[in-house]
Amino acid sequence: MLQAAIRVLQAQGYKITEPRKQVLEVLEGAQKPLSPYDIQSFLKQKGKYLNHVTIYRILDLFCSLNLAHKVLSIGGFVKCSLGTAEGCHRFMVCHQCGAIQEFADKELCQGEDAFTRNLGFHTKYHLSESSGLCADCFRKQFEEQKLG
Amino acid sequence: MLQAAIRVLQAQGYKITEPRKQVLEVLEGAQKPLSPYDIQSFLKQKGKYLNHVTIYRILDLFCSLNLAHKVLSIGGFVKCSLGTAEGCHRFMVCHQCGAIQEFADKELCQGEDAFTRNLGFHTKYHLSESSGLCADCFRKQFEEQKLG
DNA sequence: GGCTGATTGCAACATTGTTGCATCTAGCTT
DNA sequence: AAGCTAGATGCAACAATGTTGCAATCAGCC
Repeated sequence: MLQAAIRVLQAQGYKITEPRKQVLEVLEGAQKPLSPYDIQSFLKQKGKYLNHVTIYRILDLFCSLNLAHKVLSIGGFVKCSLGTAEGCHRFMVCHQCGAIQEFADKELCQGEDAFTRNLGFHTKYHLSESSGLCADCFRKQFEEQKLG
Repeated sequence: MLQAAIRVLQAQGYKITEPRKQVLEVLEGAQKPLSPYDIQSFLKQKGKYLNHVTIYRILDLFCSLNLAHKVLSIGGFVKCSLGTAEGCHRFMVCHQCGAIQEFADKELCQGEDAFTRNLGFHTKYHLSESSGLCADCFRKQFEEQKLG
């Protein structure tokens, strides 16, 4: 996975630097979207230091290469898990634990395209964030209700 | 329209104050999403002053009552045009002129629900932002291409 | 090992959002 | 119509987030 991202960087002529590898690694290991400052404090705990400006620039780069996405409802970044779906970012966000999962579905895109086209709009990028409960949190809540 | 919003406020026991009426009016007249500070400078031009804290609080209230929505990809607020669609906010954003239009479609919601349910996720809120070109900007671009 | 352009760090700043508390006012009561 | 009071606003101070220009550094080339 990390290797794949590194290959993308190389292919586009970007240098493989320590800061870039570190940010990649952090995103890789994260279960939730991380803001630039989240990433900074995460690294600080491991005794590493990156200037926040650097992190912003690295994330900008990653997003432009589709190696990461910004989750708007949270303001954090996640590693892109679906290199395929260009111009279409769909996430499920658990509002309990913050867990996030990316998904893609052509039919949804087509549905949105069709609907907006009827209104004279020419859609280029899709963004959708479905928030609710992930499987784990739903089960927990369900069991609590049974008890209560 | 403005009257409708005022009635919602009254019905919930909130006071009808000058600042709240002013923010409502600004949102009403806007073609694009406005950030809290946008609203402040807009009012300043008309010789009126509101503290930015006040604007933040008013917008929070409006959002909680579904009188306004925050458009995440832009960070601005729009007046809610579809009082109906609770838990479902869909926008088309023109990345040329910034124009915005809200829409709703049950089928899209159902599609998203079905898809995420298959992944064990229980969706409660839908958010989608389709960005592209509005009818006007598309036409302009098309004509420019013909000339160039 | 040295060169060079890309990358990072730094400092300073701009913007955006938050909190606690004093003051004021909308809408009720009398 | 005047007074009362909870709710709303303003203010000040601060916290968090994001940006810019420039000097120092380093990855990947020779």
